[in-house]
Amino acid sequence: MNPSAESGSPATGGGSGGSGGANGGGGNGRSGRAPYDLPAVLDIAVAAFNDYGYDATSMGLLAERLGTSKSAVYYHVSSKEDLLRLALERALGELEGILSQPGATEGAADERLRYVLRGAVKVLVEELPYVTLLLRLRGNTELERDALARRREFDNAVSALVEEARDAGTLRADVDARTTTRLLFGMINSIVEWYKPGGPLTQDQLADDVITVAFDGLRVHDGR
Amino acid sequence: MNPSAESGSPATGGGSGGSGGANGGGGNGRSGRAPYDLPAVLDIAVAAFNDYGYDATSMGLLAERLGTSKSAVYYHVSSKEDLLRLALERALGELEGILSQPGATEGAADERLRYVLRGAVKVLVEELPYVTLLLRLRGNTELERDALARRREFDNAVSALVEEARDAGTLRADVDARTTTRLLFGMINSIVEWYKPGGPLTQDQLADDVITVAFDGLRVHDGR
DNA sequence: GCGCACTTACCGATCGTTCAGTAAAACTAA
DNA sequence: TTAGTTTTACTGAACGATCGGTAAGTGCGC
Repeated sequence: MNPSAESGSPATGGGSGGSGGANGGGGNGRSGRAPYDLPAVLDIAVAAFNDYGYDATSMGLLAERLGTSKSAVYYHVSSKEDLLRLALERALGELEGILSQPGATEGAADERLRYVLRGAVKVLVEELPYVTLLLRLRGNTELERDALARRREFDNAVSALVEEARDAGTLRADVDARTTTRLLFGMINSIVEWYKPGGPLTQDQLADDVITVAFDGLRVHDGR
Repeated sequence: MNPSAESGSPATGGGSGGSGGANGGGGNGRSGRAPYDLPAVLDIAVAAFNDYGYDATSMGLLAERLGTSKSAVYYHVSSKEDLLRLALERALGELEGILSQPGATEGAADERLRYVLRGAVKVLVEELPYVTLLLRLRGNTELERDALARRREFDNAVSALVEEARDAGTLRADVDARTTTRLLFGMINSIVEWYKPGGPLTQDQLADDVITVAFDGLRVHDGR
């Protein structure tokens, strides 16, 4: 059918995440009105997906927000789903990166847990639109199901940490680890629904609040 | 364009909520193959909306899951959006009902808060598909925005309770009430994403866990 | 024979995607 | 320097499929 369509789009391969990166050699002339590059298109696409939902965002509407035509978008990406794939890769890559950092692999279980939760908040805030998109997936397509599976693996890793900390006696044992983890992530993931970067609540303060509420609860305690 | 679309669908008005209600009472005759009635269509529609997302659920697919034709669906409801309206009315009606119960209006602030949270968990579980649909709204249409506004009002009421309890000295004051409420609802609302009724975790146990984690946190406390 | 609960057949609009063509910049060779 | 070639970044029109919704007819129990 279409002879050239499938052929690999050059930049997609690496998991590098594409944040800036070596690309272009900078020689990008950029005289007059600069043309779009893929990261710019992706940013605007993800914002639109979050505003209207992925399914409800048509390529026409997306083109409108870019100020170009539908077909111009197809110059940069091979399909609508490709935009989704690139976005999800970025979000998942950042999240998975937390688990391989020293703070997440060395030390007492409860401190590792704290480190991972703090890291999750950090990624959520710094990659807010991308993680938002990830957290709203429904699993309609193979791509979405794969992303959900990777997210579930991340959850499982944290759940294991909770269990470890509980076995070590530093976390309460009267609520099971699975439920605990889910409530924990429910709390953290909800951040994408209401947090506005640049507002009065800083990223660090937010992370502190999350850790405080999660570990010590809302109640005023006698001892402390 | 479509002349009849707007005209009020008869049943939407009252807050009756329609939980089961007078109808059928389960004694649903069902001799041979019973024809569909509106509540049955609504149940299946809401399930489909939750499976695929509202936008991604076509009327054709919905008809397929009902085992009938698209037009048959239009015999029972006037539009796709009408299905959404009926579903959201049910979820919001139940949630708002909590706030007017005695347990939510009488007594100490922290006990009223506990009552409302427990009630929210109860409604979430008992009306799981309907509340799930509500919690996933994006606000693309007027209808969705209205529903989101009502949900926000509910959140505000709870936020006021948190503030009251904090002023009374029963809740910690080092995290502000707005953030607290949002984290609280993040935790509670996440239930729709993972809770399976009929599983090992009962509704009452779930509510207990939520209250425990929210008020006392995960940490093992010295004093108690 | 009449209303209820559908059915088949279809409408215009919109969807994601493709296509042929093109202006302008960038590179190449003389 | 300049003519020729290639690459980049697009435009506008169109495609088949599918969308939400409608019109008109059909079987069937009362």
